[in-house]
Amino acid sequence: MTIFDELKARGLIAQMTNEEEIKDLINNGKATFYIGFDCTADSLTAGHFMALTLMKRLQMAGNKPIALIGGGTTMIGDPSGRTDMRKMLTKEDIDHNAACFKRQMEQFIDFSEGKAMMINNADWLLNLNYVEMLRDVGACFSVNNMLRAECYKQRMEKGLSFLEFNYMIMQSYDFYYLFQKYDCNLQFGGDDQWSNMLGGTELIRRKLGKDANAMTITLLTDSQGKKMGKTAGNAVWLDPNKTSPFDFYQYWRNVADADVLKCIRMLTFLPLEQIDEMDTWEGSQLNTAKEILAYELTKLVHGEEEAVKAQNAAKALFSKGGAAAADMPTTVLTDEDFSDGKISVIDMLLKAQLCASKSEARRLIQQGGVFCGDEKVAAFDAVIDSSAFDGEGLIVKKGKKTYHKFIK
RNA sequence: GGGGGAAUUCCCGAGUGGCCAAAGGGGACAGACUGUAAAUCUGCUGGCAACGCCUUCGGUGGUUCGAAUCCACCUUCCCCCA
Repeated sequence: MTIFDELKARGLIAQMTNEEEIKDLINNGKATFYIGFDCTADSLTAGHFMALTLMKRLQMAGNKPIALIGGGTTMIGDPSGRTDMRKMLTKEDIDHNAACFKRQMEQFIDFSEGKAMMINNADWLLNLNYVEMLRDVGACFSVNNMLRAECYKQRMEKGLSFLEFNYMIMQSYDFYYLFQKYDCNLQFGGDDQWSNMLGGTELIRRKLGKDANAMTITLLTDSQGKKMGKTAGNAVWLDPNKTSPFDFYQYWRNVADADVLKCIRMLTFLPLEQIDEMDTWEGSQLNTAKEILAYELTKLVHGEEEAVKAQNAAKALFSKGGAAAADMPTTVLTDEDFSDGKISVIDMLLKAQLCASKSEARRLIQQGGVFCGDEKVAAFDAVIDSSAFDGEGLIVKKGKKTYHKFIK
């Protein structure tokens, strides 16, 4: 099976400029392709993860990836599909974020011996001369066309600043630059990037009279059409300090029935035959599929050891007992946390950041959502004796799925 | 540059002097039911030393016994004209 057919079978391909050319390039290892990552936070997220796996897949097929860090474009802020303007980040923040991205990507993509490259568009974008730029590149863009672009649609109702309007031009310039300097002939990106990417191929054709190609990846959405990779508005991070391997595992373990197979297909490296077999599974059998999904992804991101730990912890907790659960988020209590050798349950919840305020903690307890060990906490002002934390410590359950261990 | 309008709690959105910690909806969270799923029903959703107290309706001042509501100035955004 060719790499192109595999991508297609996994449901990863959304849109393409020229199918035949792209097929030829990637199937024969002739592609030097790039994917851009804007550094708006200090860690990559589950959303970026699919782009990373795509890079890896193509690299394994002999193509050369360029990971483009958006040190320059992040200064502008991509308005695609957004209803409001992004917060403007300082140069220092962006540099810091770019460094974090770099570390995470290196774990995933093989950058040795020129097999892949990582470059930062700050290197060329920040030094552009405004007037030269306008004459050189600006003349190639039709404002009329740009305004029609899908990615600006939402913003045409709410308002779009000139700063953000230029994002497409910057991204197009990147492709133009990489095409000339590194023979980069293909750009990949999320489906929301389609118009920005076309801007690049168009610019290359106008300036150089040559064809470059672009292809977008299907956005990972759940059965309700919402973007996946977020919990309660917070991203699922790849940085273990921001989202622990256990939580990362649990995120995927908890996807809806309707979404499991899609996720396995798009995100894991399991062979397609094996996935096709799972496709016939139904009902509670899908729980096994979810375990596989969660395990595979945790392994990819955090390594096999962490994946095993997360899986064992989850199994121990959810299949009764819970005593064997060694590995879960843990809070260490010190003498200062106790008064007269006791600590209130509310303070524990707060200390472990399971609740944002005492009121919230109190509500939670009153609604019967907190367990200490195997016992439901009956009164909101319950206190626990420090001796309860001796030995293995005390496991607190918040709601059905959040477990937290306290030790002394 | 001229004219008109808007800013409310996580989001949308009511409220136009005391009855407002602020309707309604969404989301989130918790409970029941389940398979760590979905759907459904219920509760809950500013904080705290909690039948009470404190802080919130873009910002700063002011009027008033009393302001989310009235006035002045400022900031940001939208619409129309140029």
